[in-house]
Amino acid sequence: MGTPDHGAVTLRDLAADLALSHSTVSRALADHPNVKPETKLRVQARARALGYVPNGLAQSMRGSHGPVLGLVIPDIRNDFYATVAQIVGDAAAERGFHLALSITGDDPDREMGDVRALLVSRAAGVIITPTANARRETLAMLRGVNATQLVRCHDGLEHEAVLIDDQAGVGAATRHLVHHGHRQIAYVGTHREISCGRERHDGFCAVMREHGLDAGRVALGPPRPEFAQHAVTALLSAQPRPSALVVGSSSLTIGALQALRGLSLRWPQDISIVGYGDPVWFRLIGDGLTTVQLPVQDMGRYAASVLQLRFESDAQSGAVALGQVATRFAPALVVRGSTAPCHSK
Amino acid sequence: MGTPDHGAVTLRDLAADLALSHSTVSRALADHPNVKPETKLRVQARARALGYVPNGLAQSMRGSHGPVLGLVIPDIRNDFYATVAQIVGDAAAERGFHLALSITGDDPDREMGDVRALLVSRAAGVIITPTANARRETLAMLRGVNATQLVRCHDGLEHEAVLIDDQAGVGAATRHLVHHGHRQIAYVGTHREISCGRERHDGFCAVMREHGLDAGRVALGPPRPEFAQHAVTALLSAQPRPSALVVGSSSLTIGALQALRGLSLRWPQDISIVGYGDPVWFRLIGDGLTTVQLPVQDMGRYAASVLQLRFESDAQSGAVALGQVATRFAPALVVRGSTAPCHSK
DNA sequence: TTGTATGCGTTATCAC
DNA sequence: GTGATAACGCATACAA
Repeated sequence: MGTPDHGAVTLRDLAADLALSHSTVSRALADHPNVKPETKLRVQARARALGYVPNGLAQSMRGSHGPVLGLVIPDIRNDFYATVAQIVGDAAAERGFHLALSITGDDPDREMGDVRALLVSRAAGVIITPTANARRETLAMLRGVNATQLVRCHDGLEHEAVLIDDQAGVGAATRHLVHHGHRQIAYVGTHREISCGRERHDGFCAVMREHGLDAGRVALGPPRPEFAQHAVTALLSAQPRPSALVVGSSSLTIGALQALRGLSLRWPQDISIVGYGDPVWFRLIGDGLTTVQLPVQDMGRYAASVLQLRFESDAQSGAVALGQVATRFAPALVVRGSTAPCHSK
Repeated sequence: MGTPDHGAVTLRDLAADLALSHSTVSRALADHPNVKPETKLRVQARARALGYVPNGLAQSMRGSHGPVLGLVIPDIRNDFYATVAQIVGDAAAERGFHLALSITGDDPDREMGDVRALLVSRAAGVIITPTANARRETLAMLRGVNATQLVRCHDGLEHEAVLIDDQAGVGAATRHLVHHGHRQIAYVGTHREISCGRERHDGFCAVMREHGLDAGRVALGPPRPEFAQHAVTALLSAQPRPSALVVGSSSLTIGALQALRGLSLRWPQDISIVGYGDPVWFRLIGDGLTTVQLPVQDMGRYAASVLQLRFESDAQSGAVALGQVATRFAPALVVRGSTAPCHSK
């Protein structure tokens, strides 16, 4: 009862109702030139009246792909990825595509399942932030797909990568602290299996060594706040306590701040801290958090544009794959109230 | 060159390669009982070898809907909706569905376009937080669709609604302040065209009147931080300045806090404030923000379960529509450090 | 156990 | 300007 189905009224139903052939109806709705303007209007009116909705599955079965743009990310509650989702969603909608969102939680199996689903749905393009230990099968499936890697890039993938200049970002943060007289600086970041974890750590080490400082106060782990909370608590319980902390991940920044609260350390009085990323609330914390701001908008837009989405069944357009084209976007250090000159003796 | 297409290898290609008929191959892959175990293995092995990927569009063209679950929300950077997206995404993936995310930004036209796209894609279900002034066409399209309304419910929609007990939430917040001796309490929330804006405002007014207090210090507007920033700045510039502020929306909470900073008002010393929603960072702001915590997880899970997603082409299952079934979930006031007894004379 | 034929809803290629 | 027909890739009822 009720409505039989979605809009079970098909092109043929319409045609029957109008005593026309389905081809004419099809052309009329597509505004094809070879159809009498009069019939066109008649058909379109009736279509509206009967609530006809074209079946997109049937439509795209003829082309080489469906109207789907896949976005595969680890965490949507992370403001960085949420912003990416928004940008990419806009870009997709503009071109008549769905945004198929997959949230992996950094689980390689979930990632594999979702990528497979994307293939099955014949997604026109995929933007992916690959997990650290992506399954071989995931990589295999991805090759030959119109994809872009987003923040991390995986050795086993040859797709163009849209990256942050992470080394420069963390480097700037570290240098900022050094210039404020800090000598004992700790770093907490994601482990080196993740490409950006590696580079951020390298950025820290490079600047520390460059100034002849000890780059040993480091904790690397998974991109979860809980890790940072524990790690930072440990790092700051050591004697002598570091006078400053660099965080190399937005999710870890939350955990780091929680740790500081737990230890009753005020910033910047007791310790200076530089975060990563820049959700709006970073401005509201204390006198504002000094942080490495990322060009999210630019990255999202660029990643979408790389995919060259079209509805036509042309596709390939080359499938260049000249091995690992990588574009790096420069972050910017924003100095706010969580860092101050070092006043320890 | 490269790979010809996605996995242009079809069932018939496979069949030809194996010198079998496509039906046998189809059955073998579906693990149908009526096929010799030996051939089954042979087929499956070859399928893997050739990188066969079933064409989901063709598959679902036979059923009544595609493997798509639509989520239509105003803002993905809002932690509440981000969490919903995560929950719903999990639920969808478990049942073999895509999450098609649509971010309307509260734009009725965007909403209309996205809903249409969902219809065209024959989405199996839709979870939607309708915009205040949804287009008639949007409402028309939605009727007859397997949908659930999420936080707001629209008069023109008859789908089951999964709501917050907003009146109780804001009521509790207000009462908390009254019990702390506050008399001049201001409220900032979303305008009354939005169902939850209406109820939250009602909740505030009810408690104020119940205590014989003036419920006139109110600003209602669109759910954007900028609005709250301006409105709160205005509300708190009046003399005598209110000693407490209730915020009736998570996005507005951000703007409200920005306003307090702009006015150099400390909380809870200069003013008490109660927020709405509870992203992790509410704990990090000052001594923690007193807030109305929402049962996001439960709501998300319940909304997904209501849709009764199945892959089978049964669908309807009743299409009950007994007019506006609404389930309300109770929020909880979490008292933290942003509220204190009133100490003004 | 396997192969043949048909249909899902479109669009495109032909004739008329 | 319009209508019949084929094709897209898959699943299934039916024949062998």
